[in-house]
Amino acid sequence: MILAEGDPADFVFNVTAGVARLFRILPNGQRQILGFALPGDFLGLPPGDRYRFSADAAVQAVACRFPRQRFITFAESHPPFLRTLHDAAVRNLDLAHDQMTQLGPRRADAKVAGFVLAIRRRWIGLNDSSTVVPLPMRRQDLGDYLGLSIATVSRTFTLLDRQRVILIVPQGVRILDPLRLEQIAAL
Amino acid sequence: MILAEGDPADFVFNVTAGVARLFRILPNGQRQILGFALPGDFLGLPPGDRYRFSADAAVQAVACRFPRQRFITFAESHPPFLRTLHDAAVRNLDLAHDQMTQLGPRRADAKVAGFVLAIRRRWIGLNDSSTVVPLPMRRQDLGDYLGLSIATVSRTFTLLDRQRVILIVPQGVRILDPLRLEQIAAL
DNA sequence: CGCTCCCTTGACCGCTTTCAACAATCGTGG
DNA sequence: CCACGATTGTTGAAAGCGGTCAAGGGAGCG
Repeated sequence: MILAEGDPADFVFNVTAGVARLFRILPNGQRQILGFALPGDFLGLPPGDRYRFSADAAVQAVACRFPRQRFITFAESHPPFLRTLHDAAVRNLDLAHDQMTQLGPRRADAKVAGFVLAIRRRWIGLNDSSTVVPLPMRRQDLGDYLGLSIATVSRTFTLLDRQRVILIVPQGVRILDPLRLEQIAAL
Repeated sequence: MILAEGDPADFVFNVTAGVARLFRILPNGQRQILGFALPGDFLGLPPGDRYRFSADAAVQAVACRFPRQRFITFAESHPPFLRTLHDAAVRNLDLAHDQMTQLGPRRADAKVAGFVLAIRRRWIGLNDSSTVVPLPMRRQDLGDYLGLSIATVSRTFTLLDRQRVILIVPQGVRILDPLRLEQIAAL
């Protein structure tokens, strides 16, 4: 566990390795994953003085921890860094909007295809290898992220694999037919 | 129309009166409402150089328009203002997370009940009259906001009305059983 | 009065969920 | 290195919920 919803936001984190999952637990016990933090992403800068969501490691991960007040002081005295933080926040807002469009009343295969394409774009910014997309998180995480049951996530991956659109490999997928994947994501 | 998705982001806007509606049109033609901009909110600072969503006036509204480059130059030379922009982005991200929570795989009655309670809180901040909740927007807007079809929205309101949880009145609803409404929203 | 637009309601269909069993993978200890 | 148990992932069958399509009210307005 990196940080918990409701706790005083005394620290700012930066993920340096692995993947963190940002989530809330709903009153009915369901978990909604709000997003994934990849290496380089900052965590723990809520609007108020308490965290608005929880975050933990989805896989083995490493994060740097900064005292909040010192972090803010530093940022305010270094405009280029503040600009970087702002850009990151804007990018995260954009990603949140992307996911809101995914969460709507869309078909399961469109959601999964869209997710694969979206996270590939994020990985490309870090690694490369654009045809093999790492998916280190668990099926349950994908389900809670896309608003699908674990069974449907699994079924959909199997379906896309059988249709030769993707190839399921350990810890990820290889994209075989990018155009078709985009078509499915647009459904 | 204030700005359109895909257009060059040549201007930054600040809503000064009324309410703007942020939305995307999906490839399949569906519209997803991403949120609402209230007076004081900035619009038109996407990660790249093109708008990532469209925005139009939900009601009679007024907005200030700034040339983008000059706006950015000004912000970068005024750290306190940059800090304000960052805070606004963080707040918007938090609001997006709230809506993502509503959009997940929840039942229609839970979504509608949650929406009524959420918008009641916002009205209380302006008017009051906490038992009568104005719903001036169209059913289609509610559907596009909650990820439901217009038919289901209508059906769900009728159902809550028949269960004596709410009473449908012109342009809104009267809450008859607040506790039960909260229970339904938590489902 | 009649038109138009929006909301409501019904019937049916299809996708996703649920429930359950099975397979595979991983970690642990012998 | 293998055996075993626990966890995770896959797959099947059946049921439920919301979507789609379509028809039937109502309210507002000329």
